[in-house]
Amino acid sequence: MEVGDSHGAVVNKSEENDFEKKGSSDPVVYQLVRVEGDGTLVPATEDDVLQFEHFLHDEKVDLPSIEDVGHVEEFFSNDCILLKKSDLEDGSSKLKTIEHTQKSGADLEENRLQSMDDSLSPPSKCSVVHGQQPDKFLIEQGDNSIAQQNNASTETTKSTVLNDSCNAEKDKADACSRPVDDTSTEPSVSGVNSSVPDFSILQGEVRLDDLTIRELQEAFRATFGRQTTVKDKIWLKRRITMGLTNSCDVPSSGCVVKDYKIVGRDSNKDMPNTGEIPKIGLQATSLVRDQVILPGNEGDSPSSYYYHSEDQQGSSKRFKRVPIHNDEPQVILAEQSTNKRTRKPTKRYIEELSDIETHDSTGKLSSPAKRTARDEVLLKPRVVHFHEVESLGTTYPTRKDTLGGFSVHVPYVSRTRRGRPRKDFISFVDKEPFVERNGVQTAVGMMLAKEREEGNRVRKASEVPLTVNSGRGHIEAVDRKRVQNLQPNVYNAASKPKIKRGLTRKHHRAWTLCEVMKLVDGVARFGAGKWSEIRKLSFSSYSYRTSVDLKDKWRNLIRATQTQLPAQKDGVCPRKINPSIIPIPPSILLRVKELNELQSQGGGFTAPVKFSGQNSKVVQEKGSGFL
DNA sequence: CTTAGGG
DNA sequence: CCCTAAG
Repeated sequence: MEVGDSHGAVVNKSEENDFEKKGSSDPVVYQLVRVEGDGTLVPATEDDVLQFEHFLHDEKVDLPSIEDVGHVEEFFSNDCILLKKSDLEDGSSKLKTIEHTQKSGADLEENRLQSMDDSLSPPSKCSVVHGQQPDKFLIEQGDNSIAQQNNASTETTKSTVLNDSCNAEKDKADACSRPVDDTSTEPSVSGVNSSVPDFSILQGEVRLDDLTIRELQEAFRATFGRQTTVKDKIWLKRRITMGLTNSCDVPSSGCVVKDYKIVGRDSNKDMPNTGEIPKIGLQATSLVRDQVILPGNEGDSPSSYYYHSEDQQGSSKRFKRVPIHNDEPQVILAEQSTNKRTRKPTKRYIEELSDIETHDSTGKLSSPAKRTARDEVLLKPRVVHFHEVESLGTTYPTRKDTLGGFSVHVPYVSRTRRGRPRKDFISFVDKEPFVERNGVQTAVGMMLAKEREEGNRVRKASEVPLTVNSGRGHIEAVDRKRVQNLQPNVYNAASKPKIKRGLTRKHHRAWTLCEVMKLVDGVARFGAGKWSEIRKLSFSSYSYRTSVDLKDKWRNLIRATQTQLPAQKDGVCPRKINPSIIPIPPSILLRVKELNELQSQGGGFTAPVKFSGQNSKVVQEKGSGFL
């Protein structure tokens, strides 16, 4: 592919890593973008996607584990190529394809990488190395890119210019050494290198700042029992400190660890790029969120952040499937992300939202006819929902976090657990609807929100038979029937029946006048008892009204007819009616009564009662309401 | 699944 | 609304 000034191709690919067979998979979706000559990022064309498609496949296949964490896109400055690390891995051929226009640099590096890799470890995953300071870089399997980038932020490595380097080769190199703050993916250590921990090093007081990289590495090995080739002092120090203190709250430098505790820290150590981190973080955030065009040049660093950010998300998800390295990246990422950057909803989340709607339509409502109408309604809420979540999003889908406050990620969690009910899940799912509701209070919003909630409900029904307590104290329930069915098998396994019992309650929805009219209309047309029919034809847009609901409502209407109407006739209103509760207009009530009497007498003949004589007025109303 | 009815 | 029983 051409990597010229005109345009660089970029691959940042969108793919779903469904590594975990179960729901816990957390696909990271990268947006394919390309870098224009001016450095801006624009959405990739289909062609671009196609060109790199095979890489994606490769990635799925060859990425076993933690290497994923290292999937940091290489950012080649202005004329750049952005590739996911994995794309470069083990693929000198791929590299060539991509970089042939920059052969001089690329090939050299490539070769060097190869050799270095070979010496390091078998499944070496190579990547671009800084061309200027080879010795400052190390190649590790998988995570080298990260390591390199972190190197950049070390004192030892001259952190490079972001933009001023315009020649291709240099750019490439710079891309690697571009300063990266801690929030970006931490360098991972090749945990495969099993070396015997030498804890002797760790005896007594350890003043990490005084150690050389070599010593730090040694200390690292002593701490974690495996070797690292990371040369980023800061990272090493932090990591070691964390390891020794078993704490995540470790400054990047200036730590003195004594007896496995942080004794003191000097603040004079500098964190080169700390200052600009927040800003960059923000940019990255907005970038990711809006998929906006990125100011290329000045955006050099933001760009890399952008990708790091994405990667970070991916990494966090991937942790689960990386048993070995549980300690480092995981902890760190979580910590850092929390501190410095709010996590945006993953695309996966969005996709799942739409999935929900799909499930809703297909799963619960058997007739395709109804979805059309409702889907239109659902579409908007979907968007709204997303934004809401987005604005709130900050928490990680850990249960505790969610419990604490944000519920944004709750649905996310629930989805990841698709098919695996968990009892305590209920408690923190609680607030989800609340959040949503708060977000959508607009006129249309209410209706839409309802629809959406319904969607959630149905969704849950189809996956996890758990309930949700809405913010208003209402409870969303799974489809009863499903619950019943599931109880013996799936549900039983993971959760207690009692839980299901009390909590599995459908969110209460007051019947609107409109609904009532439709119901009446439906009864008039199809007859009482044809609830299914009525639901299908008259309530296609109200997915949350089941035939049972209709039946119940009708029953209540009948009762109302028998009580309320007479009362009114008496001129005595039994009790002041809550203003918020809109009394059913007598006209409708009357009609209900008539219909009821009519049909009950008529011997339940189903023939549509088209001749509701006096009700003409109401009849027309329903007619209009119906369509 | 759909209805009916009791809770 | 929920739960069940019965077509």
